[in-house]
Amino acid sequence: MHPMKRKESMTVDKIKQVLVASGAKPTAQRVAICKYVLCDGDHPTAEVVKVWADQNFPMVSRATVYNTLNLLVAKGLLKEVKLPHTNKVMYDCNIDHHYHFYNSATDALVDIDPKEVVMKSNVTEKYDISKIEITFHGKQRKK
Amino acid sequence: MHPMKRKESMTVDKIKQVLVASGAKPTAQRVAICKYVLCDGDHPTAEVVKVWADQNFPMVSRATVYNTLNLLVAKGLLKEVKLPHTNKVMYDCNIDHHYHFYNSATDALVDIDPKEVVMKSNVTEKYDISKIEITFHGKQRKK
DNA sequence: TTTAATGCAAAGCGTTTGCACTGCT
DNA sequence: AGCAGTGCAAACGCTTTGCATTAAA
Repeated sequence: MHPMKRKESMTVDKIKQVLVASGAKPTAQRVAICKYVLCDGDHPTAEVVKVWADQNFPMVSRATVYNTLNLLVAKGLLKEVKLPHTNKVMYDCNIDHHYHFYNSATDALVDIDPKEVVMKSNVTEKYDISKIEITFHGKQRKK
Repeated sequence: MHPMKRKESMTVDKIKQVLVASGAKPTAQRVAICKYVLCDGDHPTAEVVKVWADQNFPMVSRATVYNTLNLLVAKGLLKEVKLPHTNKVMYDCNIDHHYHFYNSATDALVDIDPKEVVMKSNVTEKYDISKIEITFHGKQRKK
């Protein structure tokens, strides 16, 4: 079993292209936030994005962090992940269908490729299923 | 496919027994809330429990609703369910392991018997899994 | 110059908490 | 009398919103 591969980093120009292509103005704040959240971040919360921004960008307000994250979600460039152990939304740059493993010992979230999971159910016979969420909770096995 | 069977209703005496057995004083408010949430309620939120209480009991405060729900969860008589479409916690009187189908058209939640789902993954090889959550999202199939 | 994006502070929403009061035993 | 349980209102944590300011085409 191996987690899904990480996104590669993007140049600023590439990020601008992505924003423009999605119909969003590539403002300095948005590009900065995208650099983190679409490439380097690992399921960050809004708070984590804000802390990163404060350390790596002259000025980004809380409102802009939330506005930008919501914008990226609306544009389909980012996915919200809500897990039961916290009220904070986590943001996932992996927009392909996948599942999650939540490591309760480290608070880390790992993407699980659907190929690693075989799921079969007659639930799909009675209902028109649009999405199946699977989250594994646990901790790393001792070696 | 059929949802898991509903809990049967309980007499007030039976509810008192359950509370006492779990080490909680069977106060009037608790018994009333239990009657609803352990028997009649269908994945209610705290708000729904409060509305029901206001209509069926002389006086229950918001604090007592929350206190009682948290108590029942702590005693293992009730399960919290947190789904991504809302921030409100839903309470599930089915404390056996099961999955969920969330009907986005009606906002209803249906328990799914694990027997109805075959799930196999090598995630369990690498990790020490304590819980697997599966939630199907969709709507009722047109007949 | 006109329109969208930003920053700030306040509000919103669900839940929890502090504290005084009530009512069992 | 003692003490857990209750009710009220205020606080809390996270997110959204209103509005004045700024910056970009």
